[in-house]
Amino acid sequence: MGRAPCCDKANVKKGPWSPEEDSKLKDYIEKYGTGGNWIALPHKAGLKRCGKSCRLRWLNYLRPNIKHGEFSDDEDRIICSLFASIGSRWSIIAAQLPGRTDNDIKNYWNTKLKKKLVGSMLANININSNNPSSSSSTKIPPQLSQSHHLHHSSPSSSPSLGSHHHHHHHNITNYSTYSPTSTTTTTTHQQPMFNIATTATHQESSLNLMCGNNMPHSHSTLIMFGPSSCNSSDGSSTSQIISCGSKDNVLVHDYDHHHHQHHQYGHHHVSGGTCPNDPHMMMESYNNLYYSGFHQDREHHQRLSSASALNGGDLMSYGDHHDQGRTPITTTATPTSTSTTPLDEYGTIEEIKQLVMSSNNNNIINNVSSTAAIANNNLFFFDENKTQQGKVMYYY
DNA sequence: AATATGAGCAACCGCCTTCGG
DNA sequence: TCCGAAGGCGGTTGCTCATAT
Repeated sequence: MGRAPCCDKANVKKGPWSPEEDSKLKDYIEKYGTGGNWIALPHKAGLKRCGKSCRLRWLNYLRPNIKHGEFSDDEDRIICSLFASIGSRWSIIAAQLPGRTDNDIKNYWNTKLKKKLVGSMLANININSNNPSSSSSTKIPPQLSQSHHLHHSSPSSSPSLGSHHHHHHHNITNYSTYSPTSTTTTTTHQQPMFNIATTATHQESSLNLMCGNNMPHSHSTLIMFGPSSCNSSDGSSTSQIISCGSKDNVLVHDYDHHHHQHHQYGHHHVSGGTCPNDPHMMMESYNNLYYSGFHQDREHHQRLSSASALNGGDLMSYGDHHDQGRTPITTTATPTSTSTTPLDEYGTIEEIKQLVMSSNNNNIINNVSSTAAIANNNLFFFDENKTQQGKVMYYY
């Protein structure tokens, strides 16, 4: 036996709202308010609509001061930064953008912003691959050039790379046609310190993509594939990082938890010393350390951070830190970075974190399976518990 | 010109949380 | 404390218009 419907489905109108309906609803609410009861409202207002439908219509379109139209660059940045911090909590994100609704932001993200970022990212990959100072072996790894990898993801996976829209069939290479100058972030006033595209996390047949370029100490690109989180103690998942870029930042890494081995993928810059159990060895090889590892403890991360700091490098850490309920790990491994946490300039990042932490549902930061990433003192959290989706974002 | 495909977005669905009796 | 109703939210669907073939 299913849940009782919230209204008499047979006698309610569905589909687009007519101007007459809009005006009835608007007039009624302006006169009497909602009365705190949306279910009863349509009847009182003379509408043959479900209460939920009325609520949505009012909140998204009819209430005063709703802003429609183009999103500004500032709004883009806020959305991206918040998405990086808290994931797809559209209502919380919308609360930071006066006049914008969660639905609006969600649609904007899914249809435009996500692609814009990926396009920017891949354009940068192309630039790097055409840059003689970069590795000649830089290339789009096979995972990226095969669209079916995208579609094998779970249909419920939202922030994956291609649109998951049911009848869309994007190939990731489509995005490489974006011009970097058509994006909002990369060139003009401040060098982006770290670009990371969104990443989807699934336990199986997943695609993760992270991309960093224009690192502070070099010009490299980092791409990461594979299940980003091994949250099973049997370690059946593996992680992969495939990096393309200059020597200093290249790391190709695939950790096989079954055999406790690190497999390296065809990039000639990668030679020994990539085992995360030996961070000093890594840092001897790589000025900037990008690290993916699982089942690592806090001490391990601190050692990594120290090693990175000693070498003047940057630490990017990604993985299940396996340290339940602890405070986030921070790093000081960014002596040359002057960037701030993206939202600092708005003075809201701490507020957002507080907001998220204080909510009873899905405490991201202290969640047992939370995953953190650190880049130049920017700390990213991924809420894997709720949707099986990791969220990694860049924004400068 | 006709058809197929893509893009954008309003609206719906259903799950989860909150609230009040 | 329990339970059901209502609200809130994120994910998904389906319609419309634009663009490509």
